[in-house]
Amino acid sequence: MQSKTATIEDVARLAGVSIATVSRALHHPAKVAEATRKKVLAAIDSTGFTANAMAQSLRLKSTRMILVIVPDIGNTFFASILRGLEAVAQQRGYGLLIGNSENDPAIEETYVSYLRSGKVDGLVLLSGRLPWPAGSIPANPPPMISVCEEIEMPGLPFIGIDNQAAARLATEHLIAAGHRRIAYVAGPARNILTRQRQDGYAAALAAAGIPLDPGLLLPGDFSIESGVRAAASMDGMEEPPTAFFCANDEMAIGVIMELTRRGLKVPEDVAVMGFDDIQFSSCTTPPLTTVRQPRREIGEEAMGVLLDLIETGTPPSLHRLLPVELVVRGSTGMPAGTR
Amino acid sequence: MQSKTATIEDVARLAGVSIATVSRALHHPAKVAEATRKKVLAAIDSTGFTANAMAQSLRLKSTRMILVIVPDIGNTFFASILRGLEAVAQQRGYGLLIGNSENDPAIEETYVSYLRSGKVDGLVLLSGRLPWPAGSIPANPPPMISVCEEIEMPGLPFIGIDNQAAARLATEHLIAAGHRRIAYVAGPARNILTRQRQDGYAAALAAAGIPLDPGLLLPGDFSIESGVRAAASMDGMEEPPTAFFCANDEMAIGVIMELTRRGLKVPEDVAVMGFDDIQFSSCTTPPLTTVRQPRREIGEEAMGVLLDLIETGTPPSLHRLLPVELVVRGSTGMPAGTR
DNA sequence: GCTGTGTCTGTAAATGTTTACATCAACAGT
DNA sequence: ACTGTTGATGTAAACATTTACAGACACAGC
Repeated sequence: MQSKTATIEDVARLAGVSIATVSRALHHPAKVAEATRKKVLAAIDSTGFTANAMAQSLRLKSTRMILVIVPDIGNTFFASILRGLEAVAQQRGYGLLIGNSENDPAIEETYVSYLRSGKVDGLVLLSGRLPWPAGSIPANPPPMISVCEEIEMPGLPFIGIDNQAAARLATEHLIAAGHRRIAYVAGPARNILTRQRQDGYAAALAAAGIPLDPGLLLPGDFSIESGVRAAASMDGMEEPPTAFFCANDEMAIGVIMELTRRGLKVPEDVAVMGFDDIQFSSCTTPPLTTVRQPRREIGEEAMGVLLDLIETGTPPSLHRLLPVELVVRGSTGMPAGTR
Repeated sequence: MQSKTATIEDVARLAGVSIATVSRALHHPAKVAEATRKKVLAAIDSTGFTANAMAQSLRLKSTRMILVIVPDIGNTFFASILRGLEAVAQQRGYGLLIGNSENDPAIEETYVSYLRSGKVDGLVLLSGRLPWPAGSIPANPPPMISVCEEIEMPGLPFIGIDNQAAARLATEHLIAAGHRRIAYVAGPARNILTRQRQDGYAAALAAAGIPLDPGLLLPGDFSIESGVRAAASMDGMEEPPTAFFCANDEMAIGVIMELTRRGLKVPEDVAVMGFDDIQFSSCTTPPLTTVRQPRREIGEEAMGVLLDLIETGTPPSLHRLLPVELVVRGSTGMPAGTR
């Protein structure tokens, strides 16, 4: 219609009322007479008015925007969580701002300015790190929540799974299938997930009376390539593992690739177990046995808690663990005959 | 320090100057005396002041935020594009708001309110659709750009690849390997990408004097499952294809899975070619031959053009095609013996 | 000494909302 | 007829910033 976007004043003029009445007609319909409300609505319609979000935010001190810091947007693991986060945010009238940090703490720190300048009302941390330079957490931290990777900070809510129990479940599945030489392919050393999962692995071994061989703790970094390297490290071993439990699916895929390349059969010769159940785990040959995290639910739950925290000031729960599920596919089975 | 965040007024008071001087000290340093600037900076430091972004946006009528509408955030194809978009945006002082639409036009339309209410300065369309109800494009459209999937609209800039030429390249590779019965696994019927790629496929066949057999045009929807179905449809054929050219990698992965399940060897019995070169294409057995799009560059280029458009009012270029690359891996080879 | 010039700073308007408070009319109860 | 109540609307302040404009001052040139 017009080239400049209409303001509330244009609507008021056209409807023959004050701007206060227009605002009320929109936000407190009960407070304005039916007839005037109709006039206002008609005027809004014919001007194509949409309230200026900046002016609203300034006045109301709320932007209805949430910032999500995600360490790697290319990782399909985060996609479902983002979907869950977004679904609830959208439903409750909030928008999602996704900040990709490429796992770089420096980039994460730049996102803090979004909070300080009031561009967002809250923060979802998928990165396992606070986006502040080491130790300098602000005196009055903004509403935030850590997801999947728990962050040690008093009062900071967390939603995720019980990684230790889940890893124990996975390892027990391998033990039940008869494996006793089970390698653990770890993630980055400082990562809390990989430590918790290793604890679960160790606990399962201990419960089964299998001594933990440190030589079977293989380094990794969650990448496919590191899975390839882990499998390749069988070379030097005098007593190689009959099964690999990998701290995530990508590494398990790398392990399968390398085992296959070496002519070993999965699962007949060597079994492989992943963690996360990303989309492609069902597409490997053989399809990957893994532990499924309820990612969408984690996202939904997390956003729910964060928005409650923002709107009411107190989080409904501080620490919530969602149940996992063992997904048995083709990559695990009986161990190779006695060797 | 204090529980309320500091405003420019606090800084001014502490520095003993007017708020105008504080603002100038930050934005036009040359206009304020060195000594006062130091005082202001010191006051900013001790108050921990950060300018309120909403007030700035309201005053300046610019939010330095860009909205990206992405049809499926779980699709790794978009991840690299997003990285490219974000890199340039960040570098030029803009933030990225990622709107996941799950391919739903209704959801896309909801994002329009972000533009109308002035929450963002521009729009990147990865969805191949305008986010307005059919036909009702606004009189003065906001700054936007379409990426990968070209949208028919006068004056709307586009960055992507030459899908027809790329598909022709891929098909020619199969023809050069000796194949003459080449199936095309299509994407959703209305999708422009799949039509353009089919045109390239047809052109390659025509150039080689191979008649196009409509029975070899197999339906699909870009999903892994539809690739599985396409491969399964060999059943009814009296003269099955010796090669599959798939309109994207996911479907190619599905085709490989199903062929393998049927005991057919790839590429000895049947060759498979994908399109896009997503991360997992190199992890299939055998690894997938495909066409690589320069996704990161596409993203960078697109954001550059959009920001130029926003800042200067005219796009530097309206239609730009970036070069593709044929990535030959293990899934293509000689056709099966004469049948 | 006056004028002009240049540098620095302050005043105040403008940005588009929401809402507390004031006003006003109508009307019921006495 | 006066008072009190209710309901609808307008007035104006507040939100935090940027910047056009004006004012003040110092200083050079005549």
